[in-house]
Amino acid sequence: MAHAVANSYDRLNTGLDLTRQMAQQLSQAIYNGDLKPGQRLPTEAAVSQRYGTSRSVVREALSMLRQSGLIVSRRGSGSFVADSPTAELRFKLPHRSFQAVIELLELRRAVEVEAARLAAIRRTSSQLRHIRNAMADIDEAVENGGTGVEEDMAFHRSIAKAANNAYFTASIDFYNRFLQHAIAVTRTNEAQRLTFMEQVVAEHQAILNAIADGEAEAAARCVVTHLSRAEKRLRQAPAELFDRIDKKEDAPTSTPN
Amino acid sequence: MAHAVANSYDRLNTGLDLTRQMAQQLSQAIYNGDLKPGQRLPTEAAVSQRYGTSRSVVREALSMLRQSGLIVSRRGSGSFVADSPTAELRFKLPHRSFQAVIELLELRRAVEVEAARLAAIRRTSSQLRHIRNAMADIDEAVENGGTGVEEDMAFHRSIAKAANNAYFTASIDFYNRFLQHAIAVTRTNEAQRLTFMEQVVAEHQAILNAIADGEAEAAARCVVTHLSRAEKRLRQAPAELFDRIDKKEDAPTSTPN
DNA sequence: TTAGTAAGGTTGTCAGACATCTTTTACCAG
DNA sequence: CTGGTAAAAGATGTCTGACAACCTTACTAA
Repeated sequence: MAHAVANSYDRLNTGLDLTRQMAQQLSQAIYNGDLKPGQRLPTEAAVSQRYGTSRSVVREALSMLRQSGLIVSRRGSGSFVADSPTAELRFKLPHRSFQAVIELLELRRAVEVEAARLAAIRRTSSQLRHIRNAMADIDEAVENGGTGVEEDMAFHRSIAKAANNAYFTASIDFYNRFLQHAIAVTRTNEAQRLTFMEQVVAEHQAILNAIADGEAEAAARCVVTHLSRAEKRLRQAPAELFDRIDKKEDAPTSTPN
Repeated sequence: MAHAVANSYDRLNTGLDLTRQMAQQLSQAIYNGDLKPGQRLPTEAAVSQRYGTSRSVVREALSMLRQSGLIVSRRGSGSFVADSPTAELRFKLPHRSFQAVIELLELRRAVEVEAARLAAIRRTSSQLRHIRNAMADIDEAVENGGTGVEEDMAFHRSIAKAANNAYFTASIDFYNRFLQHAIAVTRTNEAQRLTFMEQVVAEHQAILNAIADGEAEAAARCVVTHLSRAEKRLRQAPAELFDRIDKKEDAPTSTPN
């Protein structure tokens, strides 16, 4: 049906740039499946005529899709929908915005709670072992004088992996890239370090036990508790630590080893 | 440092497209710090002259950087290096993979449940009104013979917005791009359509009520119910509906010649 | 001083042309 | 008919020039 595609070729009316509108509509058509992986797109001339724009607009729109990995173009041949189309989620973390970190923590909590719930149900024994090891690694790192930040993140990651859903793992990795600094703040808050460490260990242990016992709801509750307290600990961190976070980007971790 | 800039303005010699080379050099200049956040880029004309290419090439290269979130352009003013670092999360949705859709639904459920919980607590009266309107829009769309897919997504989006956390909104928009198709399947499942519609309306109403009443836990439970049932409805959809999704525009399978 | 306005600069869009490469077609030899 | 080769057609990549829409600045006039 030729006009089954018609919905994807609506008028370009809104206030946005023509090129953005076109990129949007084309990517929609790809996500919808109106344009399927491997399929050839209409020629630039055809698209420009259909949308009533110039070829420049089409080319810049295609340039965006190309950059997003949605299409590939071959000179003399045409442009084709990528074999496994990807979508990107992009987060902006405004500089020195404490609020943004808090909001990200909320999102992370949403995902990790569900991940723990699923992990309690679906974990294999091998995955449970990995979680145990990850927890032991934190202690070891701390005893060796490290901050244990990497290991802490790996612990949470191992839980996400035990949920057996690749999207959870990818999401948590994504959040952690932004939150790494924030986690570091909590763990390097010397004033309260020992108190915090004990709390964290206990909370981690509770999560692990719930997952080991296959208690989904308990695991979820434990993660809620853990991450809510993590937020509290973060809020208690001295302001100067945050400053250091925001400008840390110049030198690679001058933290005392 | 001084000649670091010179490196950025080398000849464009390799076999790649001019536009790709230029995009590469410019983004490198940004990562290097030769071009700092907030700084204005040279004008398109200047860049094209400096590199010895046409303005089209420059514009397409900038289009790529724009898509990557590295720069922003303001008409009449210029292009500027973005001031907030961005990270991108890319999901691959394997073609024809029913399993991938299910996994995405799980992730979406995690986020939307928390969004509803927060919305119940933080919503403004204006945002509540938006949610109400969005719900009415679904009915209207259906009565007018539409599927209401767009409106359904808008309803969930309005809830995410009421959570007053931009990352939730962005995430849900992201998931929905992948899931739009799956939602459409449920909504166009003629066999059970009326039954499903009634269920969906009731579930939406329950969510709305909980959010209106400020009952966070109730709102969360309602969303869990709604999305779990949505998954069930999706699983009940006849296989041929999925097939139609996957090969919607696959007409010319007949062997020519 | 301040408001208004004109001038110039910059990105966004359009149109047409040519270069380079790929695919298809047409033709010819076998 | 078949197979191979060359020409033609078609597609993307690049160039050029022009105008539109918008922003910024500077200058003028009250």
